[in-house]
Amino acid sequence: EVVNVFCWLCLHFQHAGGWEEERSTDGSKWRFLEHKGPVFAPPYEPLPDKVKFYYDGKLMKLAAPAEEVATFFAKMLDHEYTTKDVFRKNFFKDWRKEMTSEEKSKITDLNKCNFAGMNEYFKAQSEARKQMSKEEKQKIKEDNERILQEYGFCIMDNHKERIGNFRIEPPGLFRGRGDHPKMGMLKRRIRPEDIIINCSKDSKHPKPPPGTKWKEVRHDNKVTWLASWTENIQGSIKYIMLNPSSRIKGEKDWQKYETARRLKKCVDRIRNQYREDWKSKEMRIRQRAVALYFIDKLALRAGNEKEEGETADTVGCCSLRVEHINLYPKLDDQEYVVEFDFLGKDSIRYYNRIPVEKRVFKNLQLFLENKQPGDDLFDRLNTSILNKHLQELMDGLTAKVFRTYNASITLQQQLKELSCSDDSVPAKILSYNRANRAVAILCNHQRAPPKTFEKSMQNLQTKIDEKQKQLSAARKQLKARKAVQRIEEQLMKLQVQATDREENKQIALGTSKLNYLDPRISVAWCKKFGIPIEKIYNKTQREKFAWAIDMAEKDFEF
DNA sequence: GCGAGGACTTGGGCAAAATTAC
DNA sequence: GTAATTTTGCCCAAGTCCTCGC
Repeated sequence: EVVNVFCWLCLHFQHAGGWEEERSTDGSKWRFLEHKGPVFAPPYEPLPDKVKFYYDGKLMKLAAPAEEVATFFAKMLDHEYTTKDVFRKNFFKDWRKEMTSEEKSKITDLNKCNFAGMNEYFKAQSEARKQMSKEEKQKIKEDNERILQEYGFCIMDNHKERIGNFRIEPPGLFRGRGDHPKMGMLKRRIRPEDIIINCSKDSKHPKPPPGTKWKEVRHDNKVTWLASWTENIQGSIKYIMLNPSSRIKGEKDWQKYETARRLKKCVDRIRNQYREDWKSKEMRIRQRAVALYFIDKLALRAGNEKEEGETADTVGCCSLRVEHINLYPKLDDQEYVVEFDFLGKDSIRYYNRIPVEKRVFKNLQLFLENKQPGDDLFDRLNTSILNKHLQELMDGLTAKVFRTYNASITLQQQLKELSCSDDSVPAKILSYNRANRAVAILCNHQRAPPKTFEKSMQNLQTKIDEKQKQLSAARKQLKARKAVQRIEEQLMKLQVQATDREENKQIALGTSKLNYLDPRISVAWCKKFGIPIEKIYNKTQREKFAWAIDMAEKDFEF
């Protein structure tokens, strides 16, 4: 498949800069598309009779539909959210819809339901899976591989491409992130009748499972998806699309970074412009200019409006409310400090105190006048207005381009600043990770500290102590210079590892690495400092960034 | 110009797989 | 060989931004 991956690359690279001409002008994404359709969730298997469910202390046998939904809840018993009111209320309401009229009349109070037997059964099942023999595990692995080979690939324009998510999401209880009003609702089972298939007319169309029909088979080459369905929680559409290693995703990714590089060329002009606009007579222009300043300086997301009560209450820049900022004319030894405290995407908290220019500060004070905590900070602005303005400043410019641009330029600057050609390979990689970390902090990519973090740090420290003892012993015994040096290197490597891990406790590097950092910067850095690319990108990442690995030389400049 | 719907990117968590330790 | 630990890939939710119909 490596060969295939590079075919389209070569095709384009031979005509460097010829991208625009080669892409079709009518907006079509492909000419030929053939695939086998999605893999459905396995049908529900009723529980054996030995698994008991009690209502109000009395044994009860549930019919399959209600039993299935009960098992979703029973499996989650150890999770905190089964104790949350909203979760329980939503679950119970949807569960009752699946009951027979007899079940419905009996089961009227979730608190009287005893799912413990079911819960134990599933725990035992998962334990049994772990205890399976090698042969049994091997068999499962082979079955999965067969399914992958059959359904996990498609043909798009002469190339066999990996599909990203060829399995339909199984039914279950919706969780959502943060304080979600719909947590606990039943995510229903998707059937072939719910699925729209997209493929080319002249391809072999996928067959629905025996006795079923697709909702529709269409041939729309203006879109990239192979199949879609509408989910029942938010009513939104879900798609089956290609893997990041595919041509269609790779080209788009490349294009994204090229747009960010175009921003680099005119960012000074744009910055001067919004600084001028802080002085505008028009309120809407001042708001737009201050918001853009935050997006640029703090890498905030655009912040679209959200339907109230449908999702968790989170905000981005344009949707910030009065309650999300505090202004301090003086704080410690700094002047004009803005304190941000709000929940962003995925209900991740954004907290930052940042000194701003006097003019920005005065503007913010103005925006806050006569407003309540729940009012919009930028009441004359939304993402559509902002993006229209940005489009006028540069072709293809939107709010998110600033995030991409600032992330990538920060990586490049940090790498320049931190890398030292005399360093050992582990030390160089520490520098790389630190540069990556600076970006993750900028983008507020946080993670919960791993549950075993403390223990894992201790283990590492133990190893370091042992290595230190080993080193002094070797020195005392006047071991050969080479042997001592080897131990020194091992010790250094462990120490670097410990530093890296400690600094990374609450930082998630993955998202920026995968979505914000132009991979050509990393490829160039590897070439320049003699680091094998495998040390920076694992196999999947190398597949995703094949275009960049092929393209970038050591002198690449973002 | 706008609102709803549609398409596509971005996001953290977690289970499975891989690797290392014992 | 097995257990512990780390890494990887999957899952699917939650954003951004565009299109379409009026």
